Amino acid sequence: MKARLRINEDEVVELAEMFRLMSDPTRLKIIMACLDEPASVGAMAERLEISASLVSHHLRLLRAARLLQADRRGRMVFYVVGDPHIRSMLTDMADHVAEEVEGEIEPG
Amino acid sequence: MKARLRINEDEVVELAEMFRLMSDPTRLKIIMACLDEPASVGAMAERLEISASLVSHHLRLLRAARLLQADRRGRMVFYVVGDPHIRSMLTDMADHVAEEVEGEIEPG
DNA sequence: TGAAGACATGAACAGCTATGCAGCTATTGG
DNA sequence: CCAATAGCTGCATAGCTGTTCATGTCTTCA
Repeated sequence: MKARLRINEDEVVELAEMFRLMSDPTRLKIIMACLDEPASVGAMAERLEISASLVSHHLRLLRAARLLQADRRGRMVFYVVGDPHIRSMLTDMADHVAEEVEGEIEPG
Repeated sequence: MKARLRINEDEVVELAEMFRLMSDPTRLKIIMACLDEPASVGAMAERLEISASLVSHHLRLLRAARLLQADRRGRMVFYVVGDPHIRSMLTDMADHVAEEVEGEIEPG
C-alpha cells in the first residue's frame, strides 16, 4: 500500500496544531517529562529549572489539546502523556535525533 | 531496556525545531506534497492554491533544515522528503489523525 | 543577444506567543 | 476560622513569524 496518506484540510490543520504544541523547547521538555510516568507541576518546574507559573501556562495548552492528561492526588496534580501513539512517536523521534549526530559525539 | 529516552538540551531544541517546521498548516501541506514523489514549486503552488513566492519562502526553511531535498531539472526544481524516518513518521501521524475521528473521547 | 518562464529573495507589516508578575483558587491540617 | 502548600490564570510585553509585494537570479528558447 502506497499513497493513502492524503489527508484533508481540517486534518492537516489538526496535525499542524499538534506539532505546534511540540515545537517549543520548554513545552517539549514538559511533554518529555511526562512520557514515562506522571509528573507533578512542581517536580517539572524544579527539574527543568523554570517557574511553576510557566509550567502551568504550558500545561494549560497541552491539557486543552488532550495531549496530556491531568490526575489530581491530594494537592498535587500529575500529568502524563495519554495517547500511546503520540508517546511512541516521541520516543522514536527522540531516538532519531539522538542517533542523528553521526560525527560529533560528546561525552557526558 | 526502558527509560533511555532521556535526551539532552541540544537535542530537545533540535527536535522542537523540527516540529516547528511542521507546525504551520501551509508548510505542512508543502511537506506532505513531497512525501510520495518529488514535486515542483509551481505544481505545489497551484495545487495548494498559494503563491509560488510563499511556497519558496517555506521551502527555504525546509531546505535549510534538511527536511526537504532539492533537485533541479531544467528550469524546474523538485523537492522531496529526504529522511525515511521523517517520512514514515509523517505517514503514521497522518493516519493517526485521520482515524482519530471514530474513537473520540468525551470529557467526563 | 533578448524575452519569457520558474524560483528565490529582501523588506515591511500584522498577528501571534512565550514569558514574567501579581493575584487567584483549591487542598491539607490545626 | 487561619496558615501553608500546590497549582491556576489575567494582563502586559518583547520578540518572533507567516504573508504579500516587488525585485533579482537562473535557465531555456527564438
